[in-house]
Amino acid sequence: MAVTDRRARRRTETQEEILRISLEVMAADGVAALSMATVARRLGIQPPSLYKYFPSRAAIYDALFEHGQKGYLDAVRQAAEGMEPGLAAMGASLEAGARWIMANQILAQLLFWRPVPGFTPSEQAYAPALAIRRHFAMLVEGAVARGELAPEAAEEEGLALAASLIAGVVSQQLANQPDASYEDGVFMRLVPRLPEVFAGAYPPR
Amino acid sequence: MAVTDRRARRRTETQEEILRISLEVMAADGVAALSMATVARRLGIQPPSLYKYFPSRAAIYDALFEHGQKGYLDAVRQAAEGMEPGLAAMGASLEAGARWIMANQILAQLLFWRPVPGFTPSEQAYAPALAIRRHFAMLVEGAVARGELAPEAAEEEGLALAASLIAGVVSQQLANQPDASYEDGVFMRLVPRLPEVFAGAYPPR
DNA sequence: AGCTTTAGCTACTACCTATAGCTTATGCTA
DNA sequence: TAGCATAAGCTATAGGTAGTAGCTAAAGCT
Repeated sequence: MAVTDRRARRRTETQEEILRISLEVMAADGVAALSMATVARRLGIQPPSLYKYFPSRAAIYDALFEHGQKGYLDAVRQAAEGMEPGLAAMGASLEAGARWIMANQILAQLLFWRPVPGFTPSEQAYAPALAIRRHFAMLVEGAVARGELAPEAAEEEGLALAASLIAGVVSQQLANQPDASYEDGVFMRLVPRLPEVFAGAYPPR
Repeated sequence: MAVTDRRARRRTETQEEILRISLEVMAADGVAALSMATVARRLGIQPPSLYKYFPSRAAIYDALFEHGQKGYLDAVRQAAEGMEPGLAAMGASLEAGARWIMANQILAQLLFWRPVPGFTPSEQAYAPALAIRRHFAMLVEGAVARGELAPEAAEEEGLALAASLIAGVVSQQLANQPDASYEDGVFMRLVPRLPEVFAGAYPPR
């Protein structure tokens, strides 16, 4: 309603720039070491002025968390687009997700670990995580329907195993060889094998 | 040499108490939120006096890291003691390790993730991690020798998969349901299945 | 009893997050 | 075009952090 259309747009731009700078600072100093003062200096303003855009340090983490969840969700969805739900689509999603993680390690740490004391994501920021869960559940159900997996694979334990498989290689990669790319990460090489490992745990009858 | 035997003993006791209090503080406020001032207050001394016992905050993390690695190593070794190296011994070690992790979650976060910006374990503190790796490699080799696994399981990729399997369930458990015990952790229920999942990935010919 | 070493202290530096309250600039609206 | 609401910046300040410097007092070996 044109209350202050131009101003609102500039404000949004500034907020986005703050998030971009925050990622740089976290990449340099560690995820939990994000400093409002450093971000403000890089932006060219005084530290207290940053609070005009984000009410607290946790609010920046929350915005980044949501941003990350959406990016990861997009990556895994896009990879399975147009494919029949099944093991092949699951493999494509897993690989795309792993590639996204290696390209967005800082965000991935925020999503997969809990590195920041005192920060827990808001419900809104966490929402895409549920969609990610549903996405993989759908793919596993497809694989069951195609006879590629036993029906138990789509139950709670099976989905927990699927989530653990990818979380495992990602955790090992980020903790032990964080600077590698997807191509040369020792643990990333396991990603293409995960669908068959999962199928080995729930072979169809 | 009795240079100052009694004093040395008291000093060691104080250092141990500092580590104990540090674990309490980390449990309450988060692994990365360890505060020298808080530890000092709980010990009943002024913050600068803490530096007589540990030269820095990172030194406390390092001592805890080494302590944790040794505890975990002990747990997995003891579980396999007296058993023939093989899948069964691997299962026993994995379960004992998982139980230790759920009983020592703060230390586990320090070992399995990298939650503290600016802290990387010293070589000495990291040494038991190599022994843990060798322990599991030995068990996998035993399983290969007994014909329970294909020879490839004992190569780099196989060992990376084994490490990822346990890291995965642990990461998921600690991130999503940290307050559960070993018995009622949703992801911990997967631990007894891990040896067969691993065997499914490297079936003997 | 004397002397060395340790364990504590206070004072301080240089950071940090966050709040309060003021001033200036922006840009919509009458 | 003039006025005015609001946004965006500022400084000052409170209360916290890690770590250093330098002093004093206690402990305990010889």
